[in-house]
Amino acid sequence: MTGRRSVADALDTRVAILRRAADIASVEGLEGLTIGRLAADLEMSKSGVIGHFGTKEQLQLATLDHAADLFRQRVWEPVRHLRPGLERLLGICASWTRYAEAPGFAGGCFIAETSFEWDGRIGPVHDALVVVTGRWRRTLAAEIRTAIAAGELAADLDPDQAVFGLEALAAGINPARQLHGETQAPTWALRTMHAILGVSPAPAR
Amino acid sequence: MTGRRSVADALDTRVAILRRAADIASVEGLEGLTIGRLAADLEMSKSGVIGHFGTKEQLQLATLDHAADLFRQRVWEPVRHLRPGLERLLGICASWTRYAEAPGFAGGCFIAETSFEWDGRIGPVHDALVVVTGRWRRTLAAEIRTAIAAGELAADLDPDQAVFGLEALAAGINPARQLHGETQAPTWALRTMHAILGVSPAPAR
DNA sequence: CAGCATACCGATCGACCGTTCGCTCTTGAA
DNA sequence: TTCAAGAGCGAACGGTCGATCGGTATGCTG
Repeated sequence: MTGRRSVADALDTRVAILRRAADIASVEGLEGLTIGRLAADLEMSKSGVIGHFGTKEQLQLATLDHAADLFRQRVWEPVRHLRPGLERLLGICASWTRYAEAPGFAGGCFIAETSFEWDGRIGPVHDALVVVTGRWRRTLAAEIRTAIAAGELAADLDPDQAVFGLEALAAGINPARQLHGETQAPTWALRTMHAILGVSPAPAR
Repeated sequence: MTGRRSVADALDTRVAILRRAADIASVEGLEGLTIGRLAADLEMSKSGVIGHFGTKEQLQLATLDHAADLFRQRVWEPVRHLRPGLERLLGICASWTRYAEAPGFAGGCFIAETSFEWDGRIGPVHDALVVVTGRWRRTLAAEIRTAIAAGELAADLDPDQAVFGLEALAAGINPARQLHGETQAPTWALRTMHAILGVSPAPAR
């Protein structure tokens, strides 16, 4: 029997906890996430779990950061090398809707779920969520402005309005899929994203 | 001191409970809603509150129904008398975004919040949510099909895709307002709704 | 006036919550 | 070889959860 783990394994344990935490929280919510439930799923004791974070609130914050990293890896990293402007923007839309179709969490995109769960509350988790989603919004807006400056998008396109639309469509995939079984939702979202940006429904590149 | 209430007042009490429950749940979530917290807010005992419903789950279901009624009153009732088709559809978009701007709940639109909270779970509340939102989706789709049949909308417009887009945009107003303070979100949503439907950004009627 | 239905209260239950504590065991450096 | 650091366990804590109970006040009906 293994029994104890080495110090080097501790990092793996921490990641394993966060992965499972994000998985549970995508279904039960970040507040509905329970240390006891988490420990039982991981076949650990409650104190062994919370010992890595100290407090449930810090566990929540770490889980949010972990999920944000996964989002970045799945959505941003694949298109990072593309040319800034329309090309990379369309790449984002594609990888984003592809991610929303299979986010790797049991209950759909963690970020979207948490945004709706915590938008009306106050405290550190709310604030951290503002930082995470705000950074993504600025990335999108910058990409749109670059495309406009390059003449790839209409000059009268409002970047902030477009960002709002893209984010709403991506998030809307979650309830469409899990509430109504709309398997076409990612496709619909991608098409509507293109419509918002004013590009042809079947982009050449 | 009043002390006890009459039987006739009991209905008012029930409505008062549901109103406050929806208000709390729009912030804390329908699962985060607590009988003790609800009773304290209403200056009642826990048993006095739950006595009207029997079970927390039935309280949740009743709260959902109550919120659905409010949604219908605020969004559907004002445009009910309009001519079926594009005219009423545009009326829905207007009243819908207006409702999302000031939904009357502390934490934003109850239906949208609950949709994201319960889309990954199973059980009676999930099922009831499917019924409520499914009914609204069918109403929207029917209106769109009427408009298409009347030649008021493009024949190649996909009604289901359009419904998905409208719902996503309306729901997206919540986190945009409460997370990022985007007071223009309702306006952006309405404009994008018009774009999805392919009508002019500033509708005449 | 008698009798019943019921709205509501206060107390209480077992279960579970997050958190803390002392302890064992392993590892790696001195 | 010794020993500090830390991962993880098991037990316990005070608190709160949803639920249940008997009791009381009230209004309606006969």
